[in-house]
Amino acid sequence: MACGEGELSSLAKGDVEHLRGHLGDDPVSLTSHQGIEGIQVFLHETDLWTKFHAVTTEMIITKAGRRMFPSYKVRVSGLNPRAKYILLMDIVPVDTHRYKFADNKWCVSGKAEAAILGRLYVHPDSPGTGLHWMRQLVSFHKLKLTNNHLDPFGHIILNSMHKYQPRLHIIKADEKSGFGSSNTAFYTHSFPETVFIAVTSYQNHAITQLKIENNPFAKGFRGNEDLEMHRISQMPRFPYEQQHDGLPTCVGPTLTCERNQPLTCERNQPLTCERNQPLTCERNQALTCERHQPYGAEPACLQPCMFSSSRGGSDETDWSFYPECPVPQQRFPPGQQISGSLTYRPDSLDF
DNA sequence: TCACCTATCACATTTGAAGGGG
DNA sequence: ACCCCTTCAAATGTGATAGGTG
Repeated sequence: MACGEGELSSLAKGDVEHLRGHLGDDPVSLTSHQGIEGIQVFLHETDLWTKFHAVTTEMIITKAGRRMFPSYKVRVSGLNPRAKYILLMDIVPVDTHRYKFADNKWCVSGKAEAAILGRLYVHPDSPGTGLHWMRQLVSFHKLKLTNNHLDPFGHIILNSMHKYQPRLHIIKADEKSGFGSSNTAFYTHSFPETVFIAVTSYQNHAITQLKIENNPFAKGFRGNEDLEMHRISQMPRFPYEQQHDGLPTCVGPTLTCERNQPLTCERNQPLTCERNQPLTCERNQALTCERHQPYGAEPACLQPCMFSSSRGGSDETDWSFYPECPVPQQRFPPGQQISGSLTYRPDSLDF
């Protein structure tokens, strides 16, 4: 058992272990308490959490430890201003399933790996007076998540592709109440919108976009229209047939590509997309077309993308789309079946 | 052997804290 | 004490690639 970065010198290891056993692992109950009444806890940036929750929040876990985003911040009221409290967090499994991301949604893929003994992250200001906790936002932004089962830094250890519920605990740091004993006064609260799935790389592109849009550190990945137009204008254009014998140039044009969305086309049905409408493909989603299948689109491409037949690109069945393509419609080579995944060209634009 | 899925790493970019100078 | 500037560690998602599994 270990604490997080905020481990306290005044908080003995044995005390924390007592607490660990005391807090239990029930992620379902929103609130439970013992010996503490009237506390209220409000999640900061609820709107942001709700946005993530709507598309199933993912949190990156790395060997070195990764912070949560959105970060876990709360506002607390109802504490005794003079009494001292310890605020801490833990993260417990929501269920006993392992998950996978398929068909643009999360689904159960098997049984969960054995749960790791939960670690606690004690807020660095602990123990603090009720007044201290109530007069400002309590932020757990320094909490880090890791998948390293031998992590020596005290980060919270999670399993990838498993679902978790963060929990906040408020513990009265009062010697008289027998801190760390079964009499310890505590209050526990879980916010359902903070449930997340731990991943080593993002699965759902919607989550990636939300992280980029809202996390200041990911600002470098935000799209910039002026920059995009400049880059498009600077992009080399080479006719498709010059690289692929007998094949017409390209199609088109207004394709904006986004991952993780299904892309299908029926026999003899043109695949079209409207101006500025994203044409989306799921990773490894098969795209099959019958012989002489027309593949049409409106002019004026905003995002170049590449269709590749295998991971990491292919030189055989790449179908690339460039802006200002002169040919309005693409016909696949006779008898050829195209399947694979849509990926970004290395020089494509971030969006 | 192969396809698929997941993990890891280096990279470019950005933030923000720390420290020095005026 | 204050402000401004510079430096640098930390944080971020990307994309290529490695590794595991069936």
